[in-house]
Amino acid sequence: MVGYKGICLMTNKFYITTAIPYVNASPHMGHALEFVQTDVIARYQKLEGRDVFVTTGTDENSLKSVQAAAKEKVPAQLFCDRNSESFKKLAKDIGLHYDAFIRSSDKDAHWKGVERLWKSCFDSGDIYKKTYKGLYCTGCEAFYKESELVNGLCPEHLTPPEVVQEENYFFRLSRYEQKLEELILTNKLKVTPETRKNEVLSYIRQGLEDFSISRPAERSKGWGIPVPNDDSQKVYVWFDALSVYLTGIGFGRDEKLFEKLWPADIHVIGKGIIRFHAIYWPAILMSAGLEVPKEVLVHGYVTSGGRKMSKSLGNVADPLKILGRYGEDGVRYYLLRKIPTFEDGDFSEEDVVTTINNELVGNIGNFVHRTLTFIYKNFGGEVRVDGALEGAETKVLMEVGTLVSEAETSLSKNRLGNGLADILAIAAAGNKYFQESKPWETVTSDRQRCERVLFTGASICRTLSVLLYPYLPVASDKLSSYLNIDIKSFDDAKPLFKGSIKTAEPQPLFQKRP
RNA sequence: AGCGAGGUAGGGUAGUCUGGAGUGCCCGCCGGGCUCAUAACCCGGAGAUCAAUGGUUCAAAUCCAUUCCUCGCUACCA
Repeated sequence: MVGYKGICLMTNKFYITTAIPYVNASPHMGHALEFVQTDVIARYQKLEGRDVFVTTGTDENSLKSVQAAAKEKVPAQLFCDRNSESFKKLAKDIGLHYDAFIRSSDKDAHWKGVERLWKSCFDSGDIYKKTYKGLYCTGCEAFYKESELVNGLCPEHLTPPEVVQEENYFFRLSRYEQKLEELILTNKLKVTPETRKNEVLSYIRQGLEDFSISRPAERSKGWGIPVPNDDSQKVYVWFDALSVYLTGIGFGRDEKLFEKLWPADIHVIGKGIIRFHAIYWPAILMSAGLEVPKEVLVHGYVTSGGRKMSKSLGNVADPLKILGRYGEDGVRYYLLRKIPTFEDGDFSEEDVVTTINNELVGNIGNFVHRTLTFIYKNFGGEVRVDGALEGAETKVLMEVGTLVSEAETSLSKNRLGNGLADILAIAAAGNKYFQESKPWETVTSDRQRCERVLFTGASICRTLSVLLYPYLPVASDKLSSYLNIDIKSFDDAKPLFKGSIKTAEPQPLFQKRP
C-alpha cells in the first residue's frame, strides 16, 4: 500500500464518517460497533500516511426528539443537549477520535449548509411541491403505510388513522435512476460488501420514486430547519441528516476545508440505512453538482440471543455500562473479533469475558508479558543480535512477516476482523515458538542462544505493537512504550531480524475478568 | 408476497467468489507435557452423512437446479 504514493499524492486526505444517531434514544451496541469500525479504519489510514479527518454527530431535528422530550417533560433543546452528550461520552469511552462532532440542531455549523444544499437542488429543478395523501395517526403524530396497520388500525393506539392531505416538497429521485445504477455498478460509488451492492442495484432496478423532503412546520411543532423561502415547511430529517457529511467539513462555512476533504472516502453505516446513503444521498449530491462519496461501508446489526436488540424484548446491552466493566480495549477487541465486520453478530456478556480472558489476556497479553518479563529479569532490558539468526528464528519471523502482509491487505480492504485474526495468529506463533525454544533452560546453559530467542520474541512484540495500533490504542501505546518505539507508519510492523531491542519493565497489557 | 442473508462437531465461526483428502480458529469436553509468564502456556485426542435431493466434473462444503428450515429488510432503525 505504501507503494501507492505516486497516484495518491494529490489526494492524500482521507475523510471518513459515522452515521449520526438519533438523539431520541440512548446509545446501543450498534453505535459502539460503528464507532469502533470507523476508528480502526481511521487509525489504519493514518498509519499509511494519510491525512485523516473523522466526523460524527447527532441527528436532532426529527419530530421524534420533540415527542421523546415531551414524554419526559423537558424542553426539546435540553433533551437533545443531554442525549447528544451521551453519544459524545460513548465516542470518548470507546476511543473514537473525531475531528468534528456535528449536531444537526447547530444553526451556525449546520443549518447554513443545508440551506445551500437545498437551494442547489432547487436550482437544478429537482425540488417541486406536491400534495401528499396518507394515513395519519394523531396519537403517534405519524403517517402509516397500509401494510403497517393492524386490522386497519394504528398498531400503537389501535385507533383508525385519518386520511390526511398535506403539501410537501419532493425530490426528483426518478431522474437519477440510470445515473445511480451506473455509479453503483461501476464502483464509482462502491458499496461494501458485495451483497449490499447487489441489494442496492436490485432496488434501483425496481424503479425509483420521487420522495418527500419536507414536512409542514406545524406538524413538526416548529422543530427543525426551515425550508428556504417557505417558512411553512421544515426540511425532512434525512435530507438534513445526510447533509452533516458536508457541513461537518465546512460546507457553507469553510470552503477551503471543504474543498480539501470532499468527497468522503468512506461513509460507515448500518444495513438499515443503505437506501439513504447509496441512493438518496448520491442523487441529492449529483443534483447539487457535488461529487458523490467513494464508498459506503455497511455493517450488520448486533443481536442478542440471535434477535435484534430491543427494549420490548429486554435484551438491550448498554454500551456505556459494558465499557465501564471491560474497558476500551476489551470492548473494541470483542466487537471487532466476534461481530463479523459486514454481518450481524451476536453479543453476549459471557462471551465478552471468555474472549477477553482467552484471547486478549491468555494469548496476546501473555506472549508479550512472558517475553518482556524474561528480558527484563535476565537481560536487564536489552537484547542484541548482530549476526544472522538461526533456522527456527528466521522461520518464525518470516511467518510473522507473512501475517503482517496479510493483516495489511485485510485492513486495506476494511476486513477488520480478518486483520485482528492475523494479529492473534502472530501471538499464537510467538507463544509456540517461545515454548519450543525453552529459553528458561538455555538461560543457564547457552546464554547466547537464549538471547537470540528473546530477541526474536521482542521483535514479534514490536510487530504486535504496530499492528495493534489501529485496533487497541491503549494496549498499543503501552506496548510501544515498553519497547521504546515510536510508531510512525505501517512499515514499522515488519519484524526486525537483527539489531538491539531495549525494553522497560512491563505491566500486564490486559486484565483478566472474573 | 417481494428482495436479501444464512444453514459447516455440543455451541460459535472461517473456508465457498477462483472446485483438489473435512482444512482452520474460539469456547466446552478428555488425556499428556511444561513451568518463563496474569494457575497462564504448549502438545495430543474425541466429536461433522459441510441442511436435503438431484446434476456438472477425474474430483463438490465450494459450481448449477430444486426443496426444506432460520433470520433480516421492504422507504424516518447502527
